[in-house]
Amino acid sequence: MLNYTTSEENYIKAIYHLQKVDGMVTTNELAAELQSKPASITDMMKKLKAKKLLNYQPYQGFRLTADGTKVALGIIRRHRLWEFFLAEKLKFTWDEVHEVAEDLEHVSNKKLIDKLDEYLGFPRVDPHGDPIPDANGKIEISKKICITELPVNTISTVASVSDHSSEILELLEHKKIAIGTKVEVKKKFEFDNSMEIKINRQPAITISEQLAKNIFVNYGS
Amino acid sequence: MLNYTTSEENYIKAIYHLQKVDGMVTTNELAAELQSKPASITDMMKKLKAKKLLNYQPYQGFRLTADGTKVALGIIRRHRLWEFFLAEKLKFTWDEVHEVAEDLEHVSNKKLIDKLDEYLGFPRVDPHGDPIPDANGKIEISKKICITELPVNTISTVASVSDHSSEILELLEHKKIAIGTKVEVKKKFEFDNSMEIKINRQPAITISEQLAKNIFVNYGS
DNA sequence: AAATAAATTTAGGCAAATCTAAATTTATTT
DNA sequence: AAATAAATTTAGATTTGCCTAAATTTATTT
Repeated sequence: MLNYTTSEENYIKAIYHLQKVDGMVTTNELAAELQSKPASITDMMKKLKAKKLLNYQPYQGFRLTADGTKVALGIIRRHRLWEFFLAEKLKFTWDEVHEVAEDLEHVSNKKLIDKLDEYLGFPRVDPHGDPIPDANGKIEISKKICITELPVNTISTVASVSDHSSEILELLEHKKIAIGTKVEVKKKFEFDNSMEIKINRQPAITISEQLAKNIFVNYGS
Repeated sequence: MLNYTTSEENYIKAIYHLQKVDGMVTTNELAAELQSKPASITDMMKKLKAKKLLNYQPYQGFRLTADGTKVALGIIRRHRLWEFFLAEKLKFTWDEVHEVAEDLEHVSNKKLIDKLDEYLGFPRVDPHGDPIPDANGKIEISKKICITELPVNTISTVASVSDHSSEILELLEHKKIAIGTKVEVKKKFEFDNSMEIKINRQPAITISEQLAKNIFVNYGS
């Protein structure tokens, strides 16, 4: 595997994340994501196309090739392993790990990362609940689990709600819980199986067992 | 503390190491150390002088200011803590850690490094026996110990020889042992207190108790 | 003390990564 | 289907870090 500059890696990673939403990524989208200017994007797109990491025709948007996706998954693997290390071993809180991992992810020594993976016990998800690609770039497809199964202090997003009655929707609306909303379980009470959860990083609220049983979240998004 | 580029950090670090030998560092010395050209050195020296990290008068060589030394010790702290981490936690061998640490040392997040230090139990020397500066940049002065006290598999350098007779000099010359030579103890034999040591990473040789007792090495150089 | 050699600096150039402003292409309106 | 707006690309600069080649300064010889 060749080496890429920090700048190239940041572009590749951003394209990978944007691709998941639309199929095609546009110049302006990417400029907004990277907080840079459209002209800079065009420059780099030419370079990445020349390196065969990108399919790109002027004015038509772009997406990663198979090679480009492999590179992206390598960067994401490094990022998420470091996030896990920071949270698990150095006791960083979940909201502090991303920024530090943004720097560490660019140290691309395969042996380092594979040994780190082993040392951490081959974790499957990072502290935000996102899946960690393995040494071959294989990434687990997002699994849905009931929020009652979500480990305490893991961030996830609401994937679906099994009951579709107007009664549950009213309640969800009132509690500001929607598909895609970020949730974090803070406490589970054995007495009545109620739980305290945070919605979009707001102060914790309580939900009943009946409600919790109907909420499914991504475990590995 | 301000941030410096990877390139600036590599210059600062190299000057710090060269300074220990002479007092003043020259352009050619530094170019050789960094495998670059004298003209590049001059360019960077102007930049580091403007940042007040360096005392530099054209044609007169240079040395770090107090500020520059502080920066250097920060880099060396990061480098050696990562080396310790790689050897201790990820089970890298001593000869593999340097290269990887060369990259990791440039991630300069204070909280990361201080938490890493704590996680590792505040180690005082790296796997080569070099001292690790603390969070305030304080570095232990090199202690001399007899090679008989040096732990097995720790790299050190010869600091002095207590006997100055022509007989011992002949023997040292023959075994290629000199001041500054790198040594590593591989085995100690209780029967006659002889030991097997490696000199400059060459195949192990045997030295007698009488010789060993006269060789002093840096422990934390 | 001149002459020569060695070390160092200056001058000018190049590639990467960014930017602004102008030109071009594509999309949207009337 | 023109006209206008939006998105994108091109052209030309700038900064950083590096280089080569020429000029300059310092050190060493004869």
